Amino acid sequence: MSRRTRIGDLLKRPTPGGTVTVCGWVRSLRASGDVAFISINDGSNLDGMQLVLERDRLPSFDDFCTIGTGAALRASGELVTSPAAGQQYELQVQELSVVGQADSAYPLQKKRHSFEYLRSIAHLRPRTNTFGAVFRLRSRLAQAVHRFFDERGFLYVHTPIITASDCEGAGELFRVTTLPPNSAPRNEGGEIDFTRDFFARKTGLTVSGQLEGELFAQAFGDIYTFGPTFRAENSNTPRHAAEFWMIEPEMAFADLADDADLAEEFVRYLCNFALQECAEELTFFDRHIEKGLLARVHAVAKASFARMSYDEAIRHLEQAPVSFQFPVQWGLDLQKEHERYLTEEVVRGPLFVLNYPKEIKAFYMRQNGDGATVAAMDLLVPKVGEIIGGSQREERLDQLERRMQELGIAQEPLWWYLDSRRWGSCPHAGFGLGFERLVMYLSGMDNIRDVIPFPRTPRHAEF
RNA sequence: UCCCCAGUAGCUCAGUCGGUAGAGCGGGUGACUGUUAAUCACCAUGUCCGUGGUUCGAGUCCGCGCUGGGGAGCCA
Repeated sequence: MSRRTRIGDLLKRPTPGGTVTVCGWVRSLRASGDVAFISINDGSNLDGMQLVLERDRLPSFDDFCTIGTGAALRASGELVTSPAAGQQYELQVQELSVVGQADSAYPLQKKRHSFEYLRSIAHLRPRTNTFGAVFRLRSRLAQAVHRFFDERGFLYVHTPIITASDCEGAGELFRVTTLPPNSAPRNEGGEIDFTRDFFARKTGLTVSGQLEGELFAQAFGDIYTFGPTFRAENSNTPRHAAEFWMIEPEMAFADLADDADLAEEFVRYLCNFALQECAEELTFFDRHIEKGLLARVHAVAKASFARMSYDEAIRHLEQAPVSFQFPVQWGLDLQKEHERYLTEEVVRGPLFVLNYPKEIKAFYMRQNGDGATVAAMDLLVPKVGEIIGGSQREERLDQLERRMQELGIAQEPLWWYLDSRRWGSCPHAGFGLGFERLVMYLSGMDNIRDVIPFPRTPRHAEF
C-alpha cells in the first residue's frame, strides 16, 4: 500500500497543492446531483477532511454516493483550498476506493448520542468526536507525565502488579490464584491452603505501588511510578473504576512542604501542556462538554496554590455562612461539599490542606509533634475537590511500629518495608494522582468510564 | 453496599383519568451543480426490560427481579 498522509498533518501545511492520499472512516456523506461531499476522519485530529467527488471526474460516481456512514475509505486527489466555509482545505478526489464497507446497521449515527449509549458500544465510540478528543488528550498527557519527571531526573520504576501486601487499607484486593476454584486444596482448619498456590502465598493485584516506590526512593532519591492499579471495591460512582492508572512520585530527603511544591509544579505543568499541545481538544471540550473549561484550566495554570492546615480548614467551614449536609467537626474527614466550599468559595483556586488528624489517615504517614495529626496533604481544586493525596512518610522505625500496632497491622508481611527504616532511613515524601481524574479534570468529562478506553467497573468487563 | 430516579421504534424521548402506541432524529427510495449533523418529498419499523398479580381490559396500578444513571460510603 502506498503510504497515506495523516489528515492532521495535511491541515498543518501552510499552502495547498500536491497530490495526496488519505485514509479514514466516513462520518457523513452529502450527495447532491453532480457533486458529493464525504467527511472522513482518521483519528489524527478533530475536524477530519472533506472529500469532494464530481460526477464528470470520477467513474462510478453514483456507486460512491451510497457509501455508508462508518465505511473505511482510501482517497487520492489534489489538496485544494476549500471555496466554502467550514474547512481550510479539502480533497478534490481523483481516485477513491472503499476499503471496508459499512451497512445501515452501523450503530453510530450522524447525530448526538448519549454517553450511556456510547458506553454500550465502547468498541466503536473512539470514532466519535468526543472520544477521539478524550483519547488523544489522554495519550498526550501520559507522555507529558513522563516528560515532567524525566526532565527533573526522577527514576521511572515499574513496581509489581502482582503483590502479596494487602495491608495498606487502600481497598479490596483482586485475588490472583491458579488454584482450581471448585477443588482448591484445604488446610487442617478447612481453609484454602494458599501455600500450595502459584506464589505459595495469598496474592492479588496491586492497589498501590507506593510501598515499593519508597524502597526505590531510598536508593535513587527521586522516583515515580505510573502504572495500572486495581481496586475490587464495589464502588458505583462516576469517579471510581476497578482498573485505573496511578502516578506516584516519591522523594528522599524531602518533607511535606517539598511534596506540596512538587505537586503544585506538576499540576501547573500539565495544565500548561494541555493548553499548548492539545488546544484543539480543549477548545472542543470548552464548547461541547464544559463551558468555561479553558478559563478554569488557565486559572489553575497561573494561580499560586493556597495552603492551609486542616485546623484552619475546619475553622473556615465552621464559620461558613452556608449550611452543609454533613457535619463539620475536628477529627472528621472532609466531605466533597466541604472540599468544594474551601477551594471554590474560600480561596477560589487550588488549595493544599495539610496535617490531618492521624485517625483518618494511613499508618505510614509521619506523625507530627502534636500527637494528634500526621504530615498528610490533599490538593483540592475547583469543580472536583480532591485530586492529589500525599504525605511525608514515617521514617522513624519505633514510631512506625507503634502506629502499626495501634492499628492492628501485622508487621511480619511488611518486614522488607520496615527494614528500609532500619538502615539508612531518611525523611521522604510522595503523593498519588489518579491519572483518569487528571484526564477528567482537563477535559471536563464527568464520568471516569468515559476517559478509559474500555472501563472496568462492577459487572463490566465485556470489551 | 445503602438511598433516589429511569427502562416505550436503530437513537433521544412523549404517551392525559387504565380503553389496544406516537414524534424528532437516524435508515430506505426519489429530487436537487458546492454541501457542512445539507435540504425537500415519500416509505418502513415495536417482546412498551422480565416476571407474577389487580382488572372486563395494563405501556399506564401493585409485588419481586434484572439493567442503566445519579447521590452517599470507600477512595485515586
